[in-house]
Amino acid sequence: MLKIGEFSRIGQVSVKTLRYYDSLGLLTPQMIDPVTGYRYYSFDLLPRLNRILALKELGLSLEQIAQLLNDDLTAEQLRGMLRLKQVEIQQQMVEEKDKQARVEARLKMIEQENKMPNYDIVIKKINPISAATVRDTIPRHPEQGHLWDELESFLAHHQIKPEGPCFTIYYSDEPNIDTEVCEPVNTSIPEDPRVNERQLPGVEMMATVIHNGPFISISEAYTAIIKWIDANGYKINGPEREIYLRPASNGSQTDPQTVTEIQFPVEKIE
Amino acid sequence: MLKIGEFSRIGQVSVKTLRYYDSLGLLTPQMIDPVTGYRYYSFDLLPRLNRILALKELGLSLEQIAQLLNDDLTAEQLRGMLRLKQVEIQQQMVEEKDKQARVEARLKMIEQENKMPNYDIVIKKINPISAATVRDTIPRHPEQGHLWDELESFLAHHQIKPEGPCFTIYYSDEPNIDTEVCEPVNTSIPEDPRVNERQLPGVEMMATVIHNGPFISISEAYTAIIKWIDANGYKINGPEREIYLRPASNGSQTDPQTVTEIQFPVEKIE
DNA sequence: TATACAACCTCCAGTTAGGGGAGAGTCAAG
DNA sequence: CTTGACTCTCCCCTAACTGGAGGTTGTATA
Repeated sequence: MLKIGEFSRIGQVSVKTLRYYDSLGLLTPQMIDPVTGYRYYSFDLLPRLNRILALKELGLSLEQIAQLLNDDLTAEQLRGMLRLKQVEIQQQMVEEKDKQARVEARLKMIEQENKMPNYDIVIKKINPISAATVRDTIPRHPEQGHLWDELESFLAHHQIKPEGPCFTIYYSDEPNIDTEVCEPVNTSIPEDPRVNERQLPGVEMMATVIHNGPFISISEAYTAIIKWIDANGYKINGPEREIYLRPASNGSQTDPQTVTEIQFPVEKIE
Repeated sequence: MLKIGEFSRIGQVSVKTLRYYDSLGLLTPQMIDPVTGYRYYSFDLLPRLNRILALKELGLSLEQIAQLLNDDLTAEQLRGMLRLKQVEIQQQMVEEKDKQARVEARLKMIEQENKMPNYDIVIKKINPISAATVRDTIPRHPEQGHLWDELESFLAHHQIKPEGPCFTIYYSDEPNIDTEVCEPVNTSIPEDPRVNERQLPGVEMMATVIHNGPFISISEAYTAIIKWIDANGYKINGPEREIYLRPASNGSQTDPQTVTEIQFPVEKIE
């Protein structure tokens, strides 16, 4: 019969750990002196301890190990548990790889500019949104004012208030930019030849960046996000959006208070 | 000025998270109403939030991020931090790979035997030990009794008590087994032509298994550990040890109470 | 046999990055 | 003026322990 200290030395675990395992019912001492409370372990418990340690090395939680050791499962259940664990490990490894790519990309950025980059790109999940929209082709990005005028006057006329920041979706590039200007709404709107009500699809992975400053300098943010998407092993797989979180006062291109979010739907390159 | 709920929707984080970041001083609201305690965020805080999220994606802790954002460090310190992080991620990836190998090996075992294997192998770090030893060549493993007799009578004669379980080290294989029998001691012992006092080296990675049962069946444990070492991508790189945790009563080969630990120093195959 | 000291006991607090919920106060629309 | 959504603080919970306080027990030495 071994005292907890001896057992811990042989088993190469801390005394604290043994007491903790006891409290979980994972490794109960052979006997506990009812008077002093001293725990006494037998050698027979060593294989059980080793099994616990070995299963822990597989990444199983103590709760899972307790199940496994106490309610002795069938070989089939055992296999299931381990296969599940395999999948988890796979996912972990993918995440680590992504993390590595992100760190490397940022290091490269810092080497180039010798400081923290100005823009931080974040991947988000975007939910579907109901919106009132006007879609048309325009020659250049700044020339979408008339689409907004159409949409706003329609909404004003029907006394509908937008439910969040407005935004633009660009389905194609210059010189014929297929453009859709959107105002989120949560009520249904009347039929109209120009104004559509539709459910904009959600996006699983949206790379986003915030541009905080006058609109004329927004190309810096575009450069940053596109470089990031490339450097981190993603590719664009859908139309981009521009969210006008705090629109410029009367459409000014130089209002320094403007806040815009740029969004690109992306997927991982394999 | 945005209330916490609006800011949380735009930034795609939970309200709880924002309050938590506030409590850490990581992201302080633009203004807090002194009467109601309501937090009000400005759009200017969005880039900071995104920076926090982006750095979190690199695997940095909130504490590190706070340092990084508050005591603006030099580009050099920044690089150092990220390089350190790279190393950490590398290690993580190695660990995940090992874990994967272990799970796979155990799955294979279970497929073969259709149940949990009988032996669990654990990798430990072994510290250097001072011991009194007798070393000689023997033809077969069981024929080490006379070495033990020499060692024990020497210790008994000088009234030295061993400080832990005794063990044997095997430096070579049959038919001429270079064998060293050891008793741990912590005092220095007299000179002797046959009995050496020496410091046995520590081992960084020791694969170990416990055999709980009569000595005659110990080969099962040997089979198990050697299979494991092979299946998990390790190789043996030193002399093996046999630790007699609970020796057989009067050296019996069939005493079922015997507990022995087998140890092989190993390294990872690259 | 007295005493020192190591080992043991229980209980409490802390670690990360928040999540869940209670109970109370506040805001905006109708 | 009311109602319902929103916000506040405060407390407890997570996993697998570690560290420490304060008190008891076991053993070895003087």
